[in-house]
Amino acid sequence: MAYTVGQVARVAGVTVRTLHHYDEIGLLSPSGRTPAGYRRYDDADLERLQLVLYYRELGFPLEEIAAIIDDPAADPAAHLRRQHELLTVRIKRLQEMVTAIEFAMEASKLNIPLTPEERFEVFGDFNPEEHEAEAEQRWGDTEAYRESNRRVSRYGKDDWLRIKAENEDWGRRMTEVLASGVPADSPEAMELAEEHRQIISRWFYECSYEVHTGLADMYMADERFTRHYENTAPGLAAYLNEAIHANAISRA
Amino acid sequence: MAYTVGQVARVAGVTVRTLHHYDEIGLLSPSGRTPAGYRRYDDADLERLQLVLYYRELGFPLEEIAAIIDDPAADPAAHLRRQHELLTVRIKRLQEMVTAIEFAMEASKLNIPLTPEERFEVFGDFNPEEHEAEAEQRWGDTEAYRESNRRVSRYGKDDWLRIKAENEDWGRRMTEVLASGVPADSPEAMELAEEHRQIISRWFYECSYEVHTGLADMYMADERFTRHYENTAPGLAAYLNEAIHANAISRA
DNA sequence: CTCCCGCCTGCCGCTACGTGAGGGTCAAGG
DNA sequence: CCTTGACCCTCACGTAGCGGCAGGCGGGAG
Repeated sequence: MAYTVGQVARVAGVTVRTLHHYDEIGLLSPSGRTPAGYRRYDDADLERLQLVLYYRELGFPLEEIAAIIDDPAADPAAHLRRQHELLTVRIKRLQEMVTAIEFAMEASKLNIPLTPEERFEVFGDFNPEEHEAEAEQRWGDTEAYRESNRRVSRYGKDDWLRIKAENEDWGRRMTEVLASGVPADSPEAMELAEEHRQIISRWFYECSYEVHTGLADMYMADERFTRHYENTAPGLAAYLNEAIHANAISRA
Repeated sequence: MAYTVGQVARVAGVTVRTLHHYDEIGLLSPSGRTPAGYRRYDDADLERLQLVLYYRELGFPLEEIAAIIDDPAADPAAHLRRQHELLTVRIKRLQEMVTAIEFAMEASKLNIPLTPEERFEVFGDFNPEEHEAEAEQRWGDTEAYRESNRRVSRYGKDDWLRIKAENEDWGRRMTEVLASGVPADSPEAMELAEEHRQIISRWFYECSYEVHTGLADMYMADERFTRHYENTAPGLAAYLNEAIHANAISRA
């Protein structure tokens, strides 16, 4: 069976121009032409077109689609698995955006101004392995993170206000201690480091000393967090980092 | 607080060029410039950028985004609500695509070739609620499906050949039993039904008797599966369905 | 034979940036 | 004080994936 461009376009739900384009770039050339130069598509062409559109829908660039389809050493099941993976990744991403939006909605209800980091967390550097490593380091293990999300999702307005108040109070006292000039491994600083750990444990997830030091290192390594603390008080990031380490060692 | 282009770009996960572009087209112009002509973004600009990026992620053209954001009759909370809605809709759509792919995977396990129409289903216009109900009925429980995919993703060529062989062997014996004229609730038929359940459990996902009967009903309800079994032997679909039910009841 | 619809091949336009080129700026270090 | 390197600026052209139009041929129904 042979079809003209228009017929193919109609059944496939694309425009004639699109088919011309696919012919131009060699992605889908009709198997023949009539004497007058009309394109003639046969069933095999249609099948190929289906594959093309399928992958296109999944967001593959046309060039890549050609590579995938023309790869002789690829079974269809592998393709399907790939699609499935791709889609679930996308869904995960969107769901992350949803939680971010929900967070923003909650914050806007409370008139809590969001920091830039919070605002763009979901867009921010999405280098997969780096992100993964960062998350690894940040949460130590993903169970803690899930735990955190479980708890957080149940917090209401009052809870958030209390968390905010506690955190600000702690920040104020930490800044004072820093300004007072006592070393980071002094009892005062270490006590505040311990308090920091307990705030996290109380509100978010079980924060062991090990996880806590990991967190502290992350504060230093990640520019976004460093800036946050540096904006509060110059030198605070390093000071807090040292205090947390000192505290963890002394309690071990 | 003021930020330079580079800082904004980093935290938002976009390139400097993108911010330049948004400035050019007036979608997001920084609130000020330094004497040297450097762009200076403040917190309000960041907030706007956040909105822009969310709508962009949702696939809106930039021009439209500008119109949406600049709509005076929409407060920030309204934007968040709207984005939340749009996101959930998109997630639903993607999940439908996942279901379609899972269907394709299921079909390929049985060596059922997909018709063109079925392949177009993914992006074609299909009735959403009907589809939802179908998916519910089809897979019953999504955890089973995730489990299946986890396992399947690790299978190599040899595994697939074994699965295929086992499946064909089972099909042959099932056909023989059907041809022999014994009723569907006979021990022989029920034994083969049980074997079918165990093949699924072994290779794909834990298939309880309940899930198994659900699957059997799906084989009957879905014309594509019915056709597959009917092509193997007339009456096989209904026979298998009955045998599976009988087996489930007798083992309960 | 004519009419109109469908096909053809250019070719320019559009979006949302990428990617330099060519050149100022700013803070730190020698 | 001057250099260095990381930023910043403004053109300006390039790219993907088509949309859309012009100008011209083909083909089957009346």
